[in-house]
Order: sequence, then structure tokens, then C-alpha cells
Amino acid sequence: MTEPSEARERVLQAAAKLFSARGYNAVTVKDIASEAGIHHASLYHHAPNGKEGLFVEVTARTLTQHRDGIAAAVAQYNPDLRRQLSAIAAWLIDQPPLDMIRLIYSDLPAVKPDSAEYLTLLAFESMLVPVAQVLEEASVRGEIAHHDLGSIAGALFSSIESLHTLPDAYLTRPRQAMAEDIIDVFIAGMTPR
Amino acid sequence: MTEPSEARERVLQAAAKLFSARGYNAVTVKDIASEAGIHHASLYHHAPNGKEGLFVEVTARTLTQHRDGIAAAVAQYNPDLRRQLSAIAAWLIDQPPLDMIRLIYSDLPAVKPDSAEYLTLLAFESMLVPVAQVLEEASVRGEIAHHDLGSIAGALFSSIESLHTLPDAYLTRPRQAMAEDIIDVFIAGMTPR
DNA sequence: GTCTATATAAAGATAGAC
DNA sequence: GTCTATCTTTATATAGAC
Repeated sequence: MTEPSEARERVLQAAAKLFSARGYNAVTVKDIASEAGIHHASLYHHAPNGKEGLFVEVTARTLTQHRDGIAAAVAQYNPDLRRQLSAIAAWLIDQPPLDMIRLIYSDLPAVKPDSAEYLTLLAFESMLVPVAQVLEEASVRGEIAHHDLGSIAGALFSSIESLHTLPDAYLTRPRQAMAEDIIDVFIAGMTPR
Repeated sequence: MTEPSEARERVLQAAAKLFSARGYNAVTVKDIASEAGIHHASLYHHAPNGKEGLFVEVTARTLTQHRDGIAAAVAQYNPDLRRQLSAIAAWLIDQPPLDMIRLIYSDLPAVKPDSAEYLTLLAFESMLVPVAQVLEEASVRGEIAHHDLGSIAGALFSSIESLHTLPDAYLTRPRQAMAEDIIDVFIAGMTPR
């Protein structure tokens, strides 16, 4: 669609950063251009479809990166469930927050229905499905009891993701340490006794 | 500040509903007025501080209602931890989604710093602290092992809240049933063996 | 590829009649 | 308490020079 270039990449990264931090509606085209170090009119040279096209493109890219990051964590520590989940948590904590509720209820209603549907599907396939799969494999190995793994995967994912919420005042320990505690509880809770 | 009246209450409820569903930035004053069945200029009669004042007022009210709803659930089933958590979940599922990440990262940056600080504090005191307290009391009774109960409370809260995210296509069972499963895992995971 | 200038539309808000 | 009319500001987007 548009030529790759160093400047375009700066725009995409600025957009990804700001959209991810504040959501579609709280970010202006000027914010993005300013973050990328160019005039906001210049942005349309790199993003002919404007704000909406930019959002769809960088959100898809962010989701794909999450999918790949999670897949790498899963592959690296296979078949050690605890290490797999810790590595997924480390990845999620290292990335900007990915607020699925905001994405679905606030951001996506502002874009074309086709794009919204595409991103919704991509989000679930990138986040929930891989986590559920890791649990499923551990279940097949007999390490955890059979639960509704979709529900549990969602709970685990949002538990880790919510660590981003904590303002520093409430952050008594490193987020990764909190994540380990949460993972411990989940694993213990699913382990047959 | 402003006289209570049936019309003003309609405005507040419309604002609460829309802000809660889509967030501060995705809702316009016209949306709220339209939902309340009045012209948008009339809205300023009931809300002299405009959109921002309206948001702060209804968000505080929503948070306070959540605090009270959780407190009622806790009191009703004291000292039965599982029933307490189920009742909290039932309350949260029955209410519109309360997205803390969106509130803190997307909505609050748009309001005056004083208001933002006030709402941040109120949010944590209304949601996380009560849930942590229920866990703490169960811990004192010896029913669950000592964990970082702040982390676990946050995980539990966001796990339940994330059930709102699931589009109907992914909703194979009632949300309350999923919540029960999640609560089971949390309790089992914290129970000393 | 970036800028200045400008067009267009939408949003928040106020004044004043009824 | 509600409306019509209007004002001001901001946002998205385009045209065209350099």
C-alpha cells in the first residue's frame, strides 16, 4: 500500500505506542505526528487512510507481535507449564498494556465493521487461544485437572495484564514477582490432589 | 451544587451508562443528551460543569455503588469465602463493565489532576481493598494460606471483570458459571494442602 | 518527504427566548 | 426546564509549494 521507509516506521511506532497507551479516541493525529517528529500534515503521506487506517494497521501488528511473543515463550519452555506461563507473563509485562475491554468496547466501534471484526478475531486468536492451548497440553499430560480451560485462560491472561494497572503507589513488588504468585495460585488450583 | 430532579437524574443515568460502556473520550455530550431525551444545550442546565464535571460525578457514583454492592455481598455471606466471592462476582457481572485500565490510562488523563487522583483512590478503595479484605479474613481463619493478597485480589477482580469482554460467539456458558469455575481455581490454589 | 495554508466537520459550551 | 441560535476550539483531512 505505502512504501516502507524509516520515516514511515517512525510514524507506525509512534501510533502503536500512543494508541496502545491511551486508546483510539484519546489520541489525535497531531499527537502521533508530534511523537514521530513530523508535522501532522506529513503523516498523511505515510498513512493515506488517515487515523483509522493507521489504527487498524498498528493494532494488527501489535496483536501479531503478541501472538509471536507468546508462541516463542511457549516453544522455549515446552513442556514445562510453569516456566511457559512465567515467560508469557514476562512478555506481557514487558509490552505496553493490551486492554481487551477497551479495544472491543471503546476503540473498535470507531472503525469500519469489517476491520473491527478482523481485529476482534485476531485478538482472541493471538491471546486467548494460545494460552488455552498451553493449558490444554498440560491437561493432556495429566499435570492439571480438566477445567473449562477457555475461562481459565481468560482469567490468567487478564490477571497478568491487570498488573499494568497498578499505579506505582500500589506497586510494592516488581510486577514479575506478583505474576509468579498469581501463576502459582492458578497452577495449584488446577493441580489434582 | 445543582437541584436534584427527575430530569437531572435521567441525565446522570444516561451519562453513567454511556461513559461506562465506551469511556470518556468516545462519548459526546450530544450522545448523553440524546440518551436522556433532551437537547444537548439543555444538559448544561443540569450539569453546569459540562462533560468533565458530569464524568467525575457519575464515575464517583458508580464506584461508590460498586463499593456498596461488594460490601453487601461480603456481609451477607460472612464468613463463607466461596459464597462471598460468588456474590461479588454476581454483582460485578450484573453491572456494566468497569475497566480500570481504561479508566486510569484513557479516561482520567482527560480530567483535572485533582479529580483524577480522587477517582483513582476511590477506585482502588472500592474494588481492590474490599476483595483483599475478604481474602485476608479467610486467611486469618486459616482457610487459605498466606499469599500476597493484594496481587491475588487484583487478579481475581480482573478475572471476573474480563468476563464482560467475551463476545457472544465465545460465550459458551453463562458468565456466572464461568465465574464459579474461576473462583474454584483461586480458592483451591490458595488452600493449604 | 516535509512543510504552510486551508477546508470541513464536529465537539464543547453559552446566550437568550419561550 | 427546554429549546434555537451562535460562538470557539479542536480534529481530520486535502492542496500545493518547496
